[in-house]
Amino acid sequence: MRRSQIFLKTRKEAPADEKASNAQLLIRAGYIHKDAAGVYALLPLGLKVVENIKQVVREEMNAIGGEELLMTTLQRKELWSKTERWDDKAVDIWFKTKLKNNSEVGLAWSHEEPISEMMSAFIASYRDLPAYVYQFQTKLRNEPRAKSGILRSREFIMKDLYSFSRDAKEHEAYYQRVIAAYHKIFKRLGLDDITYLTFASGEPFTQFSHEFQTILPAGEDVIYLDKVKKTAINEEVMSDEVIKQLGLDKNKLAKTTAAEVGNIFNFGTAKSQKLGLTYTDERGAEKAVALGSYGIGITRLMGVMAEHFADDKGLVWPALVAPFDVYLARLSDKKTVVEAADKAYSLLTDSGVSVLYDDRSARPGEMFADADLIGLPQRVVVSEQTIKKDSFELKSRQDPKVHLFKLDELAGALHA
RNA sequence: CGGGGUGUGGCGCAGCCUGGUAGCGCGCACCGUUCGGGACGGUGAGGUCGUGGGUUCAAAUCCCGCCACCCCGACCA
Repeated sequence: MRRSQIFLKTRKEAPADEKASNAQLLIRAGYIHKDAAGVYALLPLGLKVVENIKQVVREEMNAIGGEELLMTTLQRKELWSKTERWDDKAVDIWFKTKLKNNSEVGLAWSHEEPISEMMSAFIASYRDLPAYVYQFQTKLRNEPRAKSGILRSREFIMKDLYSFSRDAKEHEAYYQRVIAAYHKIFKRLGLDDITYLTFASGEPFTQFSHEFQTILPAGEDVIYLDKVKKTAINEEVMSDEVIKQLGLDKNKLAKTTAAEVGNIFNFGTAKSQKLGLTYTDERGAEKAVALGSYGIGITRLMGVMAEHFADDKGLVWPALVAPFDVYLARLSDKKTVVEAADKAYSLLTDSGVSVLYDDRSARPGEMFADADLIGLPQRVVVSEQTIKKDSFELKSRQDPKVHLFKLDELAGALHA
């Protein structure tokens, strides 16, 4: 994509109405646009990052038998009344509205109830189980206070996976597979060394739920972590008794702030019973389906990564989620330079490298500053200098060293 | 929802205390000089001063209401 064509404009100064570094960086670099408190639009670059994160999550969900679908945003009141979760006293973050005929509908803050009820239309026999479905959907939550940029917003994208199992044993086995899949996801995103499986409140269904907490100064959770055992306890359930129960040593736990990037819940069969989600077993007996729900906040993850993968010059995306592989900076308008840069652009593009080609007539300093701010993994420079050497300059965003390559070596060097 | 702060061209800000024809920087457009880490000079466009009311000859400025945004707290499935 050429810089002269893409819908992108960076800013030198941070917006006054943002303090969170994720929002400052993402707005300055042209990834997101703030529309209201806790309401952000994804610009072309931001959308690419979100799609890249989704793809990693999608691959790991598919690998454990998940099937992708898409639920609706409008939800029926009666459905949520069945589980006593329509009332604002039970769920205080509802956005609610009315149809023209005056009947009430809710805007999706979760899809646990709708998806469970929908599945009851498809699950009748033990032969229909287990079933694993997931989606990437926009959640709307009327947060009393949105904050920390896109770490806590009123409208955000979440991956939610739901498991429907025959019994507790089958459920537990899948639950463990999801934990393993989540570890894989955070490893691929480069966050595994700072992301901990965390014991948190499982009320009212089980004693514990599990969260994946990423160590982050801007996070809003407090956890106590054991670095060796890669396990943590959320402050909300922290006690001597719990430490003992989990086989941890109080003296080895470090108190840290963290951001919740994933969570998994065991609902047991209580919700299934209320929603009529039952099946007939091998002996003809009616049984309630065992339910589990597994979330990953996709846009929050983007915010966490923006905070974590950054330096004083801007973003430093891991290759897997970066909106492009390479920032190609053309430092001059001279014909020879333009021709060489155009050639590099098509060669790289043809070899499968995605390139953001800065073909503007801007000064070098501005291009370098933009390249650093936007944070693509690699930068290629074409200038009169590089042409004199009959080569192209390659530099990693994380490394100040530059390397010279011939055109035919460039694609290979980037793939390496 | 409690406490604190802030709303002035697209962005960042000054002006407000002490009322008197709205200013600076960035960005934008054009001209010239520049050209390897956000250049320089010149010209120009662009503003219901968040909003509603009040005081006054006169309100960005003083008073009252409301709205929005940020931070702290409460909340956070």
